[in-house]
Amino acid sequence: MTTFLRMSQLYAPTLKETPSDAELVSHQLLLRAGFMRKSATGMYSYLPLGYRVIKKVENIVREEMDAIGSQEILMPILQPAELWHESGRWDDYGPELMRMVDRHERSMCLGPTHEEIITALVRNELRSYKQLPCSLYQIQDKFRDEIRPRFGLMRSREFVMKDAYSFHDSQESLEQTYADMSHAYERICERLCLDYRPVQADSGQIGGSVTCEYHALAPAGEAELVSCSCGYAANTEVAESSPQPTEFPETELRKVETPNVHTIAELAEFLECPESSTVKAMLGKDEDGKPVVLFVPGDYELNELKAQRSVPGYTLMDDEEIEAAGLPKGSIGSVGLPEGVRIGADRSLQNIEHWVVGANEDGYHYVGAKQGRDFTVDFWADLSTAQEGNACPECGKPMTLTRGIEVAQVFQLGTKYSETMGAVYSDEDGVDKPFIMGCYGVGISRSMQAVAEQHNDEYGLIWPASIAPAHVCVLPLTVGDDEVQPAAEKLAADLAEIGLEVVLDDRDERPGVKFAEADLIGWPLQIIVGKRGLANGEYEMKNRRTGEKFAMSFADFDEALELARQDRTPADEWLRNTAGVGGIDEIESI
RNA sequence: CGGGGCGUGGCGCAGUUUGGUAGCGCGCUUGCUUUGGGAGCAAGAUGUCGCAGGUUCAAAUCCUGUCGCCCCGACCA
Repeated sequence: MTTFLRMSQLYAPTLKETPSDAELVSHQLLLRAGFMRKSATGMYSYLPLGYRVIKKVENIVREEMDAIGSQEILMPILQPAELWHESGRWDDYGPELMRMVDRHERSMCLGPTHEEIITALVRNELRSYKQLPCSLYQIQDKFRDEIRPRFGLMRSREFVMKDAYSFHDSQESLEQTYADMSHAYERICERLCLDYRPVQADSGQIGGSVTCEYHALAPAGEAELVSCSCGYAANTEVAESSPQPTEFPETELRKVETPNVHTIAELAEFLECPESSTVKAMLGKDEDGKPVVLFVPGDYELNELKAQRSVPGYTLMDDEEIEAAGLPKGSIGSVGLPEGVRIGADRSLQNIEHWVVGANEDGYHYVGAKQGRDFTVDFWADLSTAQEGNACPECGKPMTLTRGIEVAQVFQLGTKYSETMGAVYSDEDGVDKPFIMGCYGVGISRSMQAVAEQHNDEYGLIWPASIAPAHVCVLPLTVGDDEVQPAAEKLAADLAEIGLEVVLDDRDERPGVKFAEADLIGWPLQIIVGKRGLANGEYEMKNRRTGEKFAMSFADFDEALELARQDRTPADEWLRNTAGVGGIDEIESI
């Protein structure tokens, strides 16, 4: 029997006041509206409303995975260290891996991702090229011991994730599945009504070469992106930068006394030149601990990921190490560096002949330092972090800087795990070959908050119908009234019968409380049943997103119900046709 | 890991400087009134002041330790 929820029974403790420890609107609203509660740092309990949304997001992801032939499985969260030793990640993954020891002193970890487990799972039983390609996925909790969990579900230590893995006997086959997954992810983002971008990115700890992140655009996002109107978008971790350093007007090497000048801003002010005329030096060390100084234009930042690509194992030195190397922090430059210090520089610096740099002596800088005459650069590379206005590498137009919430990522892994873990299949000639693999993740819980971050207003959350905790909330304004209450109960039952998810606010609360909470929770459609409307023979509908209200006569309403019964119209279509409450279309029309 | 801050009824906070009977708002319970945008009046319940030591006639308040939580930083070169 179809039925509906009753607010009087629903465990949805709402807060009038904004929780002081939540920063993001989405975090504040999910707490205030009673969708979730924090159980400990980076760990959340989903309450009925939040869990309903989570399950809806999961189901959208399931449908899209199933549609491209990926099969759902469920692997253990708890994983033995041996498998991680096999892949080498027990040592490589670092402190983010939640490790533990069982009563037999065996090392274990809580899975942050499942490449090891799944590779071990298939390696003995996926044996022939005839069984390929094969794609498997699961939805479950993941664990990552984040340095600093924050922003609610955005960066938590335990979170819900969908992770899929595919196995192939050729790069072409991998590329096919990778493309299928990418399209599936686009559909998922669209069904979640996210304003999103596929973004070029770094593959991080997962490994592999080709990868793409899906970001929900939001100023509160932790990732910085550059994007272009032509569709190109990249994480600034990897985005090609195009600084335009400017010449300082002096061509002869001259040592300038610069008392108390340590930052680029101070230097530019002291010399009365733009920051782009100065050159910033960053002292680091390579994998052998040997010093390397990298130079970028003064108005740009060194990009550590790019630095690591040019100098394997590159890490910046801390203050003590810089001191130990005998160089003055804040006055490091390219002229007169000690023997054995390698020099790398951002390519853009080839465009200026004379540099303004530190003199490697506290309180002094050089102007007019000429490459070749006064110093030699060992290698040139793209080392700086892209900024607003940099040229798009695809079309050359200036790009804009935006921020994004990474909700998903796809990777072409290649044979990284299959080789180290000995996962092979037999090809047509009976020769054993390692699987070519791909992996694909969607942050389910993070996506819920990303939607909340993009869809809210001063009154509260505004859920798209596709993942709302319920489609409709029926608000009888006077509970106990012998006309209003039965009318509302019947209305709720009728709507539930045609397949809508309905909530009846049957609490004996004042109208103001009901309105405020309905808005806060963000049901897509509210139907208000009050004496005033009943006397006129109509219900009052309110679209949460547009705020639009309109009256619907009993006759029209019954007709719409009857049509829905006959046509078996899906709930979302009914919502759109009858109440004008839509998903993507509506959002795009705003 | 470094810096800053916070732990007081279910929630949000004051009280701590200067030690002296633990308070306010919201919520909760009961009653009456009210009923189209977070009601009014009245009565009521709820605290080992994070925990453990110490100083003191006396500790939420001072001291030491400890646990938990939040924010910022971890790119001055």
